[in-house]
Amino acid sequence: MSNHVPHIIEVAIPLHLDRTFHYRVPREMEGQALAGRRAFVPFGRRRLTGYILGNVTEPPPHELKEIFEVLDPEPLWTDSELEFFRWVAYYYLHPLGEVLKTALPAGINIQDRKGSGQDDPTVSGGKAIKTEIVYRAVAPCEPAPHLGAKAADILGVIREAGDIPAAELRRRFGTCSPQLKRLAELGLVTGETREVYRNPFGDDAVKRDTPRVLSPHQQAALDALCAALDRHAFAPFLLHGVTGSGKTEVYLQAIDQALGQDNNALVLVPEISLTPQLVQRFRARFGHGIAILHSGLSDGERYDEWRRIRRGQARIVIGARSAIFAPLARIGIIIVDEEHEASFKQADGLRYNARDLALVRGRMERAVVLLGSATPLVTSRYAAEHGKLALLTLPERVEHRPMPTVELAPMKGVATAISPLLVPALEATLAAGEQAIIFLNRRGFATYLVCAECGAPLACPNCSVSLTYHRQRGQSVCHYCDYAIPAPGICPACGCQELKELGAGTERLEHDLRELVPQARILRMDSDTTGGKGSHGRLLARMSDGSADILVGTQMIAKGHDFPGVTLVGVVNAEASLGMPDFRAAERTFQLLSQVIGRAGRGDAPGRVVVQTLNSDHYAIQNAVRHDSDAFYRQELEFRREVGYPPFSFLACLGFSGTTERPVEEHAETIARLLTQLKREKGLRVEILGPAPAPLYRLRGRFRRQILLKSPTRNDLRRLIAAWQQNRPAVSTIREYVDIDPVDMM
DNA sequence: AGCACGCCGACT
DNA sequence: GTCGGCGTGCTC
Repeated sequence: MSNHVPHIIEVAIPLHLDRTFHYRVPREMEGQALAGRRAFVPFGRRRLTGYILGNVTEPPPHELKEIFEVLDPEPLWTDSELEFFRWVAYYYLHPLGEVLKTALPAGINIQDRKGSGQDDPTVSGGKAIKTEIVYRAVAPCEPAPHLGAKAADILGVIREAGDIPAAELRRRFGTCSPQLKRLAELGLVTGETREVYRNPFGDDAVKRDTPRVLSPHQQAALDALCAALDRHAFAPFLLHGVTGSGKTEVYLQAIDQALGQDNNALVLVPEISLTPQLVQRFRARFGHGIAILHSGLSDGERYDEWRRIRRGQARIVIGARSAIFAPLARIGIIIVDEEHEASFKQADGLRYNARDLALVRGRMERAVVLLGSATPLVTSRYAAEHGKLALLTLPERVEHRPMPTVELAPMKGVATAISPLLVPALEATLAAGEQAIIFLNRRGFATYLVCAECGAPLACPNCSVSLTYHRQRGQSVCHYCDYAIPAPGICPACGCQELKELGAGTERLEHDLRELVPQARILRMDSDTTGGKGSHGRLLARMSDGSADILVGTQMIAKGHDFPGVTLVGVVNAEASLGMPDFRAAERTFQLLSQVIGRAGRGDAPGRVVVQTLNSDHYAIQNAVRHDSDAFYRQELEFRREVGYPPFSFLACLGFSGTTERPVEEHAETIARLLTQLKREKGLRVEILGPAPAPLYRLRGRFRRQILLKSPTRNDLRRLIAAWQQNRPAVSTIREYVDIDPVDMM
């Protein structure tokens, strides 16, 4: 017997450990324990699912454990996908195992076995893959002996259909398993089990549409994209098109070109469950072969879509940020719609930005990357000016529809939530049989309740915020941790029974509007009224079919919907987002206002917008009102230059939290000193700001501090953080996180 | 992240 | 004398 060389594999573990681990492979699993599959492994005293990265030729100098089982028959990722995942792990300073776990669909882990409770690793979940039985006729069409009438009918149907699922036969014939059993025994039909994909579309058919004639600007943009597609090299573009300028049509025709080259297309949208109209347009143009990935899918549905993509059965993938990890091969074009949207940034765990990763994956895949927006990021426009992105512009609305007229309604000294300027405008709109949207990015009835006696606001005991009063629910609610108490409540400070309501939310607006315009049919849409699955669509449908006159809502009504009947838009408290703890507060305010303003007059009637604000002089509001994104860009860029924020620097935010305040504070101070020391030793150009209490200095019962790092180069920033992580003192009572390129620092 | 081990206070 | 608090250290 020759010396048997033990088979050793490298495994990434989905834990906050930046190392990988090695295992021996039992002989009987040698053929299966290959790169790209998951393995069930012993880990400490636990058993968990790891990801096999590959073989190891040099055996490590310590004892190795054996894996229990290989969980997948086929690889879950390709070499080029792994290269992308490694890049993500490196850039965001996050363990590869965690990146893989984030990148793979949650449904795949239904058969995970974790913890020490389950000792039998051979028990398979079997829940993730759905199957059906399909019947098929096998014998030639000759007269069959001794069949009952029902069996004969069933046979006829099967022969006619070729193959047919059992569920379909059951729908047409009722109970039919005795007949099917007999037909199978006679050798006339066979039943086989086949995997089915749950269909998140439902079965509704879609009207086909055809490419539309492009405006000269659209055509020029498309020509540039097609030329880049022909080159089959990485080519990043910024498509800056005003609201209603027909960006989607450009996307569709560029995708068509990519498909014609036998390549596939990846489309990222901010939150697809909020943009059914966009998905419908894709389906109408391309029919089947579209996979959808978004947060509204169940784990099983998500896994099914993922498998369809992996097997090459979808040529277009449309999805929210996690779709950047879709297992799509031969990507010809990646489109990021509404590229300025903050929701492309994941706010916890692996804090990746799908908009940025689109450029990274596009470079690796030699694809065209198209970032589209009516209000591009300041950093994107800057990149375009400096030749990093090729700029395409659509400066006009389609069919030469004019931009809406916008008036400012200053609210200084105005006591009501709705400006007296807005009421006659609403009445005129209703009288003309048209519709209105009232936008306020704040839900609830009153922002907070204040004690009439001692002036203390009603605050959350777990978070450093005031409670929002919800009148319909009869509760005061914390919007950060869902703490709720019955309202109105008494003052916790002095016991006084009288609490004053301050600051209006959408619920209050709806209430006031019912009094101000009693003839109107009013609809409110915010996360309080769109709880159930499908309620979102039902509310929108009532607006589309004209059975509502006024839609009141938060930012969820600002995006992605075309309401041709809407001619009036009211914006309440336009300056609200200026006060956010975010260096992009002005940019976000400008973007949000521009989006809302763009909702008016997308049909034939011209639009009118009334913007209520206490801060009508601010450049974000002024320029949004004037539809002047160039002026906004110049002023905002000047501001960023003065304070040294992106694009003039790169940022990272280090966060620390714990249940008692003092240790968190001390820990953050220690880390800041350590960082300062490391920075000197290595001569890195990084500015270390803080530690400071986080804007939400208490959240869900945890005290929070943060350190902001600023640097002229990405590399110095990540070298400093990596150096810290290498000599990181282990303190398990305090949680730490690293946020590279933070977009908000709450 | 778990889940150990380990070394100090209040209990039968 | 032990039960158990949570500090800190390891997991192929």
